[in-house]
Amino acid sequence: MFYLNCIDFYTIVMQNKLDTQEKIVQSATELFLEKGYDRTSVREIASKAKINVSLMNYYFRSKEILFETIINLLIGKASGALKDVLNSDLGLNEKIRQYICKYIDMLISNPLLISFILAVLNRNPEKLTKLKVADNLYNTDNFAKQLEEEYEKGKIRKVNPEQFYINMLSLIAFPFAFKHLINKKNNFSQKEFNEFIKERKEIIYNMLICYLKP
Amino acid sequence: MFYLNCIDFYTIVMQNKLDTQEKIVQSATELFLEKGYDRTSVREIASKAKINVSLMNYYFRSKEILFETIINLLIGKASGALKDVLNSDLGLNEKIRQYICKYIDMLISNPLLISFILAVLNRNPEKLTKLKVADNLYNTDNFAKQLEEEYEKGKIRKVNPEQFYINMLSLIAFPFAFKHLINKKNNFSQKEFNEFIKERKEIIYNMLICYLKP
DNA sequence: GTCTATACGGCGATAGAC
DNA sequence: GTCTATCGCCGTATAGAC
Repeated sequence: MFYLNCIDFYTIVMQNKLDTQEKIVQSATELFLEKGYDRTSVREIASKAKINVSLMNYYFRSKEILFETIINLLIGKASGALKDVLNSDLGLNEKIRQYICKYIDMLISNPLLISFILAVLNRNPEKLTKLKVADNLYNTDNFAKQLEEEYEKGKIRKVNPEQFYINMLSLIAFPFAFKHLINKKNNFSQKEFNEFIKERKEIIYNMLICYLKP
Repeated sequence: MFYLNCIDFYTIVMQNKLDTQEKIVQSATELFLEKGYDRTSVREIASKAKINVSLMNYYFRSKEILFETIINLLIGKASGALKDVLNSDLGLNEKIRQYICKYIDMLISNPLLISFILAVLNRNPEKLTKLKVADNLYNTDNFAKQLEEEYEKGKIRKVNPEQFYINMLSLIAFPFAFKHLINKKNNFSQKEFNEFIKERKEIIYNMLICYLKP
């Protein structure tokens, strides 16, 4: 009976703790994605999470630390499947096709992510190491080896792997960062933008494969 | 003599006014480019320009208005020559070659510009019209017509002009927004990054031309 | 452990003296 | 045109109630 009570009490406490933390992270994530770090106030996060302002400083010691938690969370979630594709043992063409497809689908599901990441990268460049983000966002070691091997087999022309990967990433990601201007210029709705982006899967694949031909 | 004094007086007053305004714009531009709008305080701008804080609100009614002035100034300066190339009567291949080359040279001279612009675009999307920026950054009407004509002459394959222009822009601009990560991953110095970028002139040209082949 | 109340210095903006 | 004083909001720290 005693132990049971203890466990119940502990469960309830931890449940509340998780709930409160969860609520803070959830509210803060939405606000940071939508408005950016600097334009989101801690009072706003607290009010959205329906908690007291100073509770945030209890769970996360500062707004900055809360932010870093959320960055790692967002990027971790987004990059996992993509890294798997890049490091898989798929053939080169199929790997490129799947990478483009999955990356674009992920960004369609998280349309604010690219602008958020670019803002983070350019806000505190010196903190990049701390954010553990670099490796998840830009790691091409296996892919570079594969490009090298295919070249030696005479299947593709010689390319600089870093340049090639940056080309692929540029074609995939940049339109999301430029989204508002694309929508305004072409009078696109949200849905039409997504259609425009989906068309790009094949375009990007064709451009890259065409360029790789020996 | 009377008139002369008047003119002198007027000249001096206007000169001071221009100097003060110039100093504010100059200081603010540097700080906005380097640290972004939100992380730059008006007190910092004033201190850098060696003027009193409230003088800024005298010349520009608010920090926001000063910012918009600077955005239009920066983008106007940067985009002029580029628009001329795109709307010139150069042949398609030569136009693409020159556009890539001039765009990249401009961004090498203004390495902070792309991240600045992307931050602006995503900060207040609804204000895009007000900023007169859209037309300068993304206007492809003449270029689209040229692509159409070349296709009808059978000289290139059929392409969606908007997609093609976005591809070109992505390949040119994105690496600058991703600069810090590229430098970190490859241990690039500033100079090595510029070399990496300059290599891209030919790579991007080849990719685009290769893709256009019928 | 969880939460409230409150205080601090810095922020953008402005009214008003000179 | 220039400067001082001041306002309300911000992120953060902390003392203390429960």
